[in-house]
Amino acid sequence: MLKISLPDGLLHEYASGITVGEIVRNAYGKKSGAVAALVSGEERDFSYVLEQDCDIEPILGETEAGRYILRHSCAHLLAQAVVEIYPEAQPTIGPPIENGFYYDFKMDPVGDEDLKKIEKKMHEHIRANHTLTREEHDNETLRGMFAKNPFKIEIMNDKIGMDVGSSAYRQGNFVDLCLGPHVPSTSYLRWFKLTGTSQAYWKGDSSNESLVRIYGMCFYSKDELRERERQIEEAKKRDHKKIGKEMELYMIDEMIGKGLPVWLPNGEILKSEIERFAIETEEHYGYQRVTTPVLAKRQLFEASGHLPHYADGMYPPMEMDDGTYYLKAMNCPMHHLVYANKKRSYRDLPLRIAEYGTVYRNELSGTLAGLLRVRMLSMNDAHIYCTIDQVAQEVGSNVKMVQDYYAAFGFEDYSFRLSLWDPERTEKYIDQPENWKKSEDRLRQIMDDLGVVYTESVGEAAFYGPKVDIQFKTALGREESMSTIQLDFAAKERFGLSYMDENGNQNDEVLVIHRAPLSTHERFVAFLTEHWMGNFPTWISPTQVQIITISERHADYAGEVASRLREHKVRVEVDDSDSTIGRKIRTHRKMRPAYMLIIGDGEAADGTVSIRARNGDQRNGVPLEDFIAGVTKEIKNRSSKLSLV
RNA sequence: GCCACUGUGGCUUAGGGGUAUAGCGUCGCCUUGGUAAGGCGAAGGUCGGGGGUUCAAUUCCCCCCAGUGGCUCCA
Repeated sequence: MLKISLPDGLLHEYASGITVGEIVRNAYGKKSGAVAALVSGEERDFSYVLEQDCDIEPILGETEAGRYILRHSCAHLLAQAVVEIYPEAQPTIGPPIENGFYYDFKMDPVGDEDLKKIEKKMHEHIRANHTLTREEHDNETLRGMFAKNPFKIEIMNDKIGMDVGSSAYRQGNFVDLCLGPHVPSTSYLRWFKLTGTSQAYWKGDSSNESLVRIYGMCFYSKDELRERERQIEEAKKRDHKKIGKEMELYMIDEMIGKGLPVWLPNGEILKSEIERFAIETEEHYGYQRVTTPVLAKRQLFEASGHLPHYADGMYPPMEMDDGTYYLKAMNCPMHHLVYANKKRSYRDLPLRIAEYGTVYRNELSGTLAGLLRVRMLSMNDAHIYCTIDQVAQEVGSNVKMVQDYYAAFGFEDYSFRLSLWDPERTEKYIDQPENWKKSEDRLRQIMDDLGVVYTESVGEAAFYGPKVDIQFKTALGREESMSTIQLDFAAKERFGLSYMDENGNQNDEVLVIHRAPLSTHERFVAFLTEHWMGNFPTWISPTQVQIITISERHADYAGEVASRLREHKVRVEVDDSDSTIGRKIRTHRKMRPAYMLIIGDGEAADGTVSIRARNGDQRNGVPLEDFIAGVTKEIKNRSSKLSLV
């Protein structure tokens, strides 16, 4: 007899040879909600045969671990349907991912109509309720089974030893190379939906074969699927492209060019408020501002390494009578020249050079998206020139600056990422392996000392050095980099950066930190808009106060209230038009003013205002002076909460 | 750049081989009003651009352009 320990804490006895599924069904019934189980910590199928004492813990379909199994199995189901409809299609890989799964096939591109057909076929297989059977084979057998699929053979070559063997899962007449675990049968996969297609490359490398990727999602229950669909609908309401249009924050015009947004007056207010905040902050931290040209000669970008390593990211050259010019994709080369413009002493360090301006990057057209990904990047950029001893301090104060900024804007959900180079793709980077190792170790140590939690990611470094990126998720779940702090070990050599040290010796160990704690203004405003759903904190709201009159006879008092507010630099609009109060409120909600002031007979008579909040809450009869004091305080403090109603 | 999809008045949208819906918004008139659609009326569109098929194209086909999702890339 086997001794099986279940989560109830009791020891159960079963005959040897019993399966996991039989135990789960025995202990929890047919409707246990389990899709697989943890057997002494290892994920196993229900069909797993037990021959030793162990712990068993069911993996429920409504848990994250259970959903991963469902998604993985659903990917198999997708592949089964695809190869049945398109016999020439070759399945490659099909993993579960956050919120769903995908499967990549070598096949002709498919469209929406094809997806419907595939979904239909998948439902047929769900109704047929095929069992997913695990088969263990030696390598030779597996190679025979997948002989016609070079991708599977390659996976075996890459991942599995030449003579180890592995497993495959069979459902109906479909079989896939896979480690599992999987749900017991296809009926578990009922609540799925195919969500889209994409082109993808084998192993994610654009020099490899192009594949067709099909995305889907899958849940244990109908309610979960519906809930997810509802979440996606809700997220769409936050989309900065939608709100940006509604609030007239920016426009993109074909005549100007894609990826080249125009900041409309309301967006410009957001942008300049952010910039003003940054200027104040950086004055405090000891930054000096400069302005440099948007273009420069080829020689500069040769020296910086941009042309050898970053040419694809730059706009094509302009031929002039005195040479070839390029639009700048980064400010750093010019700042290096500012540094090198005069002899520097150790007393000058750290030297912090800041610039508010725009750089232009030739981003691939297919990647452009609203303000999130553009070709004109407005930045609050700076470069810090310092000694090795000062690096930790400077990186630390920038990490803090980022955290403080985010707190001020109400951002809480972000993560740090240490972005490293990829030694396999040296052509993308300045190829000095020992310097990479040194600076990556240094940056990692600094982050550890700061006690900041971070992940590491290979191949995400800048071409000149490793960086700390701060990652966000958009409303629709796509991850993007926001702020960045980068370590540059190459600039000193390329631009001959040095300083006189305490002993009067020339020291050329100048390290450069590139940093943009507020991302680009474009991306930052996109996140800000999605985060607040356009309901910005008062201090950055394009319209801070919208005054609405009850009738035309209140226009004079409304005008008086407006000018009193304007005296205090509050951004205020007046609607004294001949329209109903309800209609005016409805109209102005779209622009999301921080506060609406309703003004009628009562207010005009006793010098008060009625304050209406965005959520409809109301405070009536507030003395005008009290409102002015409150709103100016809220603005001055850059408060992220609206507190006057 | 690559794959798929989409493109109809300022905005949201119906339609689909016989030059086109509706709502919001705009304008005018009525209404003088108290908190998310008061009433009536009017203006506004070469159906993204260019070719082709057809007696006839906004609709079908091809090529561009732009947008959306994804891949690659990246702030």
